Amino acid sequence: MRVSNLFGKTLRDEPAEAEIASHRLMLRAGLISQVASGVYSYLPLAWRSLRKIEQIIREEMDAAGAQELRLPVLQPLEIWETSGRSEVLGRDMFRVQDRRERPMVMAPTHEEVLTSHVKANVNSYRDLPLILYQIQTKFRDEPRPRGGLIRVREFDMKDAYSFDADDEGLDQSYQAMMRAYGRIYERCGLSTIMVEADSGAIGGKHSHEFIAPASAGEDTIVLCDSCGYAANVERAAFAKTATPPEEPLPLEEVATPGVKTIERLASYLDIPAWKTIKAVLYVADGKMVFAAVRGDLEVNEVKLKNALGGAQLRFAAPQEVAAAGLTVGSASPIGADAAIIADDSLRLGSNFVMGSNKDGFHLRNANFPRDFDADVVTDIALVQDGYGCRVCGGVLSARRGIEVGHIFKLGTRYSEAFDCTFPDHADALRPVVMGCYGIGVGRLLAAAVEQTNDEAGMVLPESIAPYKVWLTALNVEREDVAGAADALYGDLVDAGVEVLYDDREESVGVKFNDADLLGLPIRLVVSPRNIKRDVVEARRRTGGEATLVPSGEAAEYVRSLLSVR
RNA sequence: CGGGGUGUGGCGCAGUUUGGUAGCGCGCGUCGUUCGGGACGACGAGGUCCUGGGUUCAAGUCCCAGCACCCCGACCA
Repeated sequence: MRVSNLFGKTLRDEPAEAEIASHRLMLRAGLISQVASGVYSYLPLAWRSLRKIEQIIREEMDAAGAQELRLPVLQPLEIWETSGRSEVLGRDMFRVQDRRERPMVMAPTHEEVLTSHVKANVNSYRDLPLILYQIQTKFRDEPRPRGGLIRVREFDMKDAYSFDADDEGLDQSYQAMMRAYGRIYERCGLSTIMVEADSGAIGGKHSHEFIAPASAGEDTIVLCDSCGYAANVERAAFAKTATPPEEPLPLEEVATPGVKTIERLASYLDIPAWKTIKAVLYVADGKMVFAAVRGDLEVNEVKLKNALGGAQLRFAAPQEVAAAGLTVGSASPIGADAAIIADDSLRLGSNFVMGSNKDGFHLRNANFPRDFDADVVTDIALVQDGYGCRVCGGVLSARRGIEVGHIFKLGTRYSEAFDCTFPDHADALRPVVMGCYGIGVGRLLAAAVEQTNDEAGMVLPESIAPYKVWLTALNVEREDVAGAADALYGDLVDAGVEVLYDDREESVGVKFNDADLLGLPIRLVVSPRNIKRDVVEARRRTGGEATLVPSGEAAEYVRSLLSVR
């Protein structure tokens, strides 16, 4: 491709709306163009990269024994009501009506349709196991799209679904997908960390995310420095420090005028935060929820939500708090008209200070469960950087990253909803055991740009760069230059090398800067200076010295530099 | 949905305070001079100033309503 013909211009100025590197660079280099919030067109350069990523995914999925198929975006709302997810997904789902006013949706994921097909096509244990996948557009009306391709409302996703006869089969399918994911990211030149994750709206009991470490990422994960434990903070378990044992003392009231926060309470009474109980008040499905954690910890809303069985959570409004008989700033679980969810850290201490439901007073020497009961006692605390590892006692450190893949053990949630069963060896009807596995293709590209860019521009990995070589001709208006560059371009094309030929009559600075901006792995320079010596100059985008190669050997030399041809 | 911000040629912005009918840089076109890290000169094209309503002799500017987009939070590949 000649740059003079390429659709998509580079921009000199930084696009104003872009904050993060991948968004800025992809706009500046002419890869993408915005259509609406969270909706982008992929221009030719981006589309080439995306197709390469898709191809790598396809090869690894096929190698893992998965079969590609294609499911529709447009689906009747009905099947989403069958699974109960019409309500779960709510306004995240784009809804449309057909001409007969039949309610339809633009699919945000495909468990429902595929399970219904599997029901019709799997009649025996002999038809299992099965892994099916597609690479296709998903629609999710995200509350807040952000960061260019990081979070969008229309995006391409590879989604795979496994169907097994039992949990052991699911384990094997899950492992196979896990390994395939590792290879996919490696081949794409992306560094990722697999972490334990919460399964969210997709459901299921067990899931892992693949996180590409990057400061622009939306996710926070913790890693153990000694045993390798890795988890999303939404899910991460950690060692809660035990506090010095004490003899339980009688409950008593203590005056705390104007004290509304744990920080103030601790300093007012001159006690450590871990001697207090923190109350955070939420409303879930119209019911008041009293979340209690030890004062030195924070509430993890995802864990709390799971403890409540997946209800929608929001902070309680002051009027609601009052209506439940609670006092803001000094809320007490004793006598509260609320579901009380206690973090298990409350069992690790004694003689706590907590609210009294009386403004200006707290209770001293509160002991759990002596003085109050909880509806649920579980882990609802949020991990923090530096906390201890629950597995080995090492130190957990926090990192930001981009979720580029997520795999789930679904179990029988969907197969039961769709009555997707099969007769086993003993002729007993059993629901198929499912797993599902997703990779966001555009997000993967954005993550790769986030991980590899420098001040001059993108430095895309060779395997997913839109072209391998940027051939630049300086002073193309000179016949000798144009002739030599055209000839080399022809040689490269004949040798099967993907090359972008910058044949524009632009100044050197413009041409070199554009080459750096797009950041193709190899840059070749044909110029009057090089022609005089009958050489071509070759240089890698990742740095190092330029090499002067005899013109006749240039195409072959370039091929030798490429690891993927 | 809550909070913050921005809408002016393709891109980046000024002009809004104090109303008088739109300007700069880049880019674009033609010609000439340049030519190894975003060159220079000359001439030129290109704008419903987000939308609707209002005030006014007159609105990019003031008032009202709405919309879009970005950023921070609650959600996800």
